[in-house]
Amino acid sequence: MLDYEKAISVAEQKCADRGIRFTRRRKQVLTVLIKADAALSAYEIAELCDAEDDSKMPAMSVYRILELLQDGNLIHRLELANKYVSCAHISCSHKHKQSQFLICDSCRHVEEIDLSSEAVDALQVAASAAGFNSISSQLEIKGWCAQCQPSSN
Amino acid sequence: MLDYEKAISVAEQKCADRGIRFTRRRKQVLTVLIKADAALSAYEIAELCDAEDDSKMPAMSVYRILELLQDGNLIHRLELANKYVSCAHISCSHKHKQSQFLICDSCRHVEEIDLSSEAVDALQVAASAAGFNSISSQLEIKGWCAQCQPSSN
DNA sequence: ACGTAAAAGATACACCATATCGTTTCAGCT
DNA sequence: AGCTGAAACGATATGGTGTATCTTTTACGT
Repeated sequence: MLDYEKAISVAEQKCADRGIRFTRRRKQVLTVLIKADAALSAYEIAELCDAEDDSKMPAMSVYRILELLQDGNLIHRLELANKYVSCAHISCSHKHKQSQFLICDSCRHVEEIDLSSEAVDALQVAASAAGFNSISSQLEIKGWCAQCQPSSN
Repeated sequence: MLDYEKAISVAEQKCADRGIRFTRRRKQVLTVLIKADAALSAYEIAELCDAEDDSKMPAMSVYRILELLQDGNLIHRLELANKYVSCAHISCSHKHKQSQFLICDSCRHVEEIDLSSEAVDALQVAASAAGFNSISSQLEIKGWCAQCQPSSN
């Protein structure tokens, strides 16, 4: 898990830079995502927020906040899993233009990885050959983590 | 688009081999998917079936039939798009253990491609390094086709 | 204190998908 | 030809994910 205090202060700074507030609700959502150290659905996030205190986090608010946090590159949305994860690089200086994820099809564990530029290039070459000028900067690959054996695909 | 007549006869044969029927409903769904030459949602398929004749194709039946066709390797389910496409290799002898797709994020056009084994290996190596023993035999990559320019990602 | 804009709340709804159970159809048998 | 059981289909309900829209609250500068 990444450094929580550092991540929150980075988030505060990023919001300040954007001229928006880092409100209690926004902090709640980001906190839940960081502390979970796993991919969560919007509704799971809402439930975990509710568990923190006795207020009621509406699912709508979660979606709005997730979008805002994503725009600030603080979190990522995994389209293959319909889940959200905190960015692995919030609290380090690492600037990644690309995001690549491995998603365990069994236990849903997620690893944010850095593909070699050779691998990315190979994908881009294949895409170009098939008439695709460019590929997304986010790549999601399903697989099976060390703890989980593949059953079928 | 692939050879429709050939594809249907292959489908008939495959169903016969599995000891199941190639019914009117099943033929309708496969026909729609082949003729559309594009990725369709289950509900879009139902609508297009309705447009063919004046019967009412229930969404439930579409899902059941899609699952059956997928088990027969006649179609693919695109998890990134929540859509379905006919397999590009129904009517040829090509046996592909793996499936790779490019999905245009703008117009939703889909290309089924064959990645070089080097590219696949590079992905597997990266996965292994991150603690993933194996990756899925189906890879889906979003991008932008020749007709569509990337706006954002 | 007050006005304004951002943020949050509330409700409704669209879309994708599955569960369950009742009904129809059809191949194979007598 | 009629019977029968399994396969196929139909119908309804429900769950998960996400968006649209409108109202209310909150925070901040003046």
